[in-house]
Amino acid sequence: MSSAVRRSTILEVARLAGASKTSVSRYFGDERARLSPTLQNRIAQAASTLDYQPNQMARGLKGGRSKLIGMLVADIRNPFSVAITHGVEQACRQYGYSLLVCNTDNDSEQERQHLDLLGAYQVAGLVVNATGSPETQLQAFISHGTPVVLLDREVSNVDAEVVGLDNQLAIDSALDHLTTQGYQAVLYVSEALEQSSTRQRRLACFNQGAQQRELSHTTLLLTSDTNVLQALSHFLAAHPQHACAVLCGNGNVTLTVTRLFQQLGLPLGQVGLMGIDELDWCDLVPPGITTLAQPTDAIGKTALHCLRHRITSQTSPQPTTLSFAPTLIARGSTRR
Amino acid sequence: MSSAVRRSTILEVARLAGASKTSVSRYFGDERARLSPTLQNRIAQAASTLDYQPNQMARGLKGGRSKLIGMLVADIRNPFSVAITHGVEQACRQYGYSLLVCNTDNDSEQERQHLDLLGAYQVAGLVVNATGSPETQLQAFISHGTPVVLLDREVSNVDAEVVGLDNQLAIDSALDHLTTQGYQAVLYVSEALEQSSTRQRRLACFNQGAQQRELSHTTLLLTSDTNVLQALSHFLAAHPQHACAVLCGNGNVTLTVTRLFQQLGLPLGQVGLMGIDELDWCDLVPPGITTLAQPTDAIGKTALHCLRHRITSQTSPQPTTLSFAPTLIARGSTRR
DNA sequence: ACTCAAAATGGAACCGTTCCCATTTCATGA
DNA sequence: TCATGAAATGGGAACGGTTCCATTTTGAGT
Repeated sequence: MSSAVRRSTILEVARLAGASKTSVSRYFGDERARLSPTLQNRIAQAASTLDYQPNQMARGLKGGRSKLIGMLVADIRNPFSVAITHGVEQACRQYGYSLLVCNTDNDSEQERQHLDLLGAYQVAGLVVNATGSPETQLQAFISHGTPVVLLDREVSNVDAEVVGLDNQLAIDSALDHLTTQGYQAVLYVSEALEQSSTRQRRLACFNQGAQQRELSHTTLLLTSDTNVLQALSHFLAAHPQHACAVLCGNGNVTLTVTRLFQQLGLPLGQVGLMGIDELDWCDLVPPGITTLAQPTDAIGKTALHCLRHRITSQTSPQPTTLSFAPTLIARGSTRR
Repeated sequence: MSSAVRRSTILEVARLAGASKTSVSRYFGDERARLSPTLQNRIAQAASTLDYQPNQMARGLKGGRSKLIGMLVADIRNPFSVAITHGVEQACRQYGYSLLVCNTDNDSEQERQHLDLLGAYQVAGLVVNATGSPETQLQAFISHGTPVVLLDREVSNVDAEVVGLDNQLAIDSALDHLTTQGYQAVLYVSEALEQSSTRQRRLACFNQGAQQRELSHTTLLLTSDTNVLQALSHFLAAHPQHACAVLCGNGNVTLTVTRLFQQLGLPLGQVGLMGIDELDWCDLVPPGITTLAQPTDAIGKTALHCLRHRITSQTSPQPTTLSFAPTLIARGSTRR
């Protein structure tokens, strides 16, 4: 069957209103003020009886640019990413944009494909939480006049703002907290470094910060084949006379390590545990897990504000880094 | 500055390849086979030197339909929704569609706006996890020839498949498990019913199932002003001589109730706790929380398969309900 | 060599907008 | 009353593809 009722077009509205398509176009564009009140009424009337809505495809075609914002997310199942996406989405709505969310599942090939697609849709701007190093593609967008904002992870050679956590500050706060609580040896656990500038940065800051504070410190990288359990035991065994703590580089790591603590029967607090990224359940695992919460909403919104600014005032890119401070949420896991 | 390099068009490729637009169009459409190998090569060559990519906006305009799938999500911060979105997204990629994700934050007004927008983008299909009852709008899509699939929540008077959990089965499994474990009085906790057919269904099934099994049972609705803590205490106090358990209608509820258990210092297991929806942390809160996991990936993919089927073979809608069985993950919270 | 259908290719109209110009309407001051 | 410029309105050419149909090329059969 499929009745396939056609959508009404600008021309039909124009006819019904006894006006020209130009006027109707003006009415729905941002030149409504130029129309006489009489005409405005007629058009409004006609449009509503025909249930008219401008076709965005046609608009995008003519204008060379859609009202679409593309967003590339490395891992949509990560609560942190979701929280940020939520912020971006809200800001989009506020400005009349729609958000095309693309998840790359941490796969550069998917990332490449998605970027191609977003290009084909003439997105007005791009918010990128990069997986690999899509420098070339991103730079192509920029030279086509499509502004780009980087989220959390930076990409070298791309003229774009980077919006994210102040990693230096975060690591410093974490180390300060841990030392204050009397921990003397710290293990930093991170996921694989290659894909993410943030992970590299945090690790570097950790090493430097721990050294400055004269802490015994080690680092551990999670990969599919690392025996995390063994590594953790080693670390503890190596510091029998110290108060030990583990610092987790992000939410995923916190989850993994918490499981590990339970497997090993380690008493939280006696062995310290602290993570970057606040999660729903951090207050549920007794005695609570200390975290550094990121202001996800603010980060997301700021990213879009930057983008929007670039879109409207076609200013030349002057890459800045916008860093946000984390909030320490102290709980039992760092109380001895 | 803004160099604003133009994207190359089909005409430029045609010229460079010494071919007609038509041929180039065929090459990038699905009629490549009609072209001689020679021509195919010339076009491929030209396209790659010009870095050409078909403009989806233009395509959508002429064809009357884009390669976009719209997805409406009631609450993107809900891990369950995210998991399903992930499944839908993967399936989209497989079929060459892109996903326009719209989050309604459980607000019917936002839902309305988003639906308007999706219409304007001529989406090829719609996956809807409804918030209110956007019957009219959805039916409009369908009569315009845009297929719709409902996710988890059904909407009355809409000719569309509903893909989701088999709620009857889920509730039955839960009650069976609880009785098997020796619980005699069960409290069912749910979020507000109005917005979600699923919540209503589960509640109804619970009442019926509990009655059949001759269990003492009560239900509790979470709203902003319910004093959950008090309600829970009441329930327990009312059954001093029974083994009591709480069944949570979804993941959010499980989170709330778990917090409550901790506040009241209730020993998990002695007072049973069980939830629909598996969450990251359910094995972390000792002794683990028993859940019914939904096959989120399968649900998401199936939803898109349905849609795809409708899109290609413009068959008349014959609304079905596709229900998936949950998986019981038994943990300590239901062991006395 | 010649016919004729099938295969390969191209021309041009059209999709629903926007936007540049041209035209009409209107109030204003001389 | 009339010129005059501003305000309001409309006509029509793009935008970058797809697709119908016409034309040219090809190769098999006689």
